[in-house]
Amino acid sequence: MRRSREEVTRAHARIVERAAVLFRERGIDGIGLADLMQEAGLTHGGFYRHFPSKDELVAAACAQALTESARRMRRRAQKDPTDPLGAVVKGFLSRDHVADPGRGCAIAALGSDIFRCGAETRQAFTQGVAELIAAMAELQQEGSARERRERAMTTLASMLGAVIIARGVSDPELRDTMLEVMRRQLLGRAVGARARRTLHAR
Amino acid sequence: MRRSREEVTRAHARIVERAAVLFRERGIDGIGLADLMQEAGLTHGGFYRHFPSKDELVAAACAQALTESARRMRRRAQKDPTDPLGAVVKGFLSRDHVADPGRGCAIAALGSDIFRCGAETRQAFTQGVAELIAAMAELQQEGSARERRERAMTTLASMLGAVIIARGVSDPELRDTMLEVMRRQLLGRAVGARARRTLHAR
DNA sequence: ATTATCTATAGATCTATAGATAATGC
DNA sequence: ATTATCTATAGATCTATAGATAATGC
Repeated sequence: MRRSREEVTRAHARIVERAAVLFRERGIDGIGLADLMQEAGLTHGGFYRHFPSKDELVAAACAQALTESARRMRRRAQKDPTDPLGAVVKGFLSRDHVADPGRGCAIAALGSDIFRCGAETRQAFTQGVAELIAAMAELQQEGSARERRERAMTTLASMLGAVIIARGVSDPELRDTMLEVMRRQLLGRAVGARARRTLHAR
Repeated sequence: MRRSREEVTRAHARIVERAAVLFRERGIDGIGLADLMQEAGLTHGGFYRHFPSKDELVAAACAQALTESARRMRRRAQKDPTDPLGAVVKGFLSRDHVADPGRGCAIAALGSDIFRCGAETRQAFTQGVAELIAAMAELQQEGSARERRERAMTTLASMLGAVIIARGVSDPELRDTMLEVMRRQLLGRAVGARARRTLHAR
């Protein structure tokens, strides 16, 4: 039953990857280790060769999901060099994102459970949030480094709140309005002070 | 063992009240019916005379917590008639709120788990969010009813995202910065267009 | 007579561990 | 020889139900 070193590494990666998706979809308490290991193509007994506890896996899965989010943000921004921030905001505040928590932002999918998690997970979360803020700050066009970082923080938090509300409500109209209104607010700001003044002058 | 009608009503209210606090503190899956009923001063066997399932209690507790939040908002606003919106924003984005999920906003404490809940809970959540938006809209000073409602939605979502991030991160500095930056952004807006133009002109 | 609550328990989880197995890697 | 995985299970949950009990309210 023993596997080669390479296979072990792949199995480990597969566990984290599946966990990152399944925790976001079903919640941390919503998927057990037996089902999770089965999804990774193993039996549950083998889990503890890879992680000392479920908590450790939660931390690893959080770190992975958040790093992946930062990477996706940068990828989206590069694909639209004329309006990188707009592309990221539109992607985040899209119906597709709301409909697919498993591959979306981990803060939106797990955010309100993080404060109940252990130290390892909260640290992974903190690190991941910092990465996301940094990725968002790179998209800001105007202002000092500090101003860009602060705008990144408020933009991230705003998008996050909008997705959580949009995802939770059962009324599709309220959901779409939430997304659209937030998109308008953030993109209105994104076009810069000059364009905004022009808009207001109409 | 049977109780008078009045006592039954009080027991029911106590169950919902304790659930509303405990779900926010420990998460919906973080407290079992046995412990919950004990906290309400009953044994777990009696639960099913009050609710057909745990899910139904979750819905009732959500509704209660959100209605209570809307009420608290209105109370806070009335206490500071010169700057009602400012008072609400400062209260929401305070360290006290971040430190006390059990008595705070239910969207912040349970938001990212709601989309995994049953139809009853999601409906209660939707209704509660609508109440909160309405309460926030009352605080907006300028614009049409529609503009006030839309500003209420973005303000609520922004505060929410900030509290979830602030509560999750283990770095106290990042937590405080998140709260402060968002407070400044929302209160900057709250002073109205005239004051903002003045600020920019400096 | 009705019914809110209690005690007790069924049945289904879930995390974690123990010991067996068999392939890798020294 | 080591160790990644497997099967099997311990022990602790958790939701929900069954039947007994005793006080209310007709």
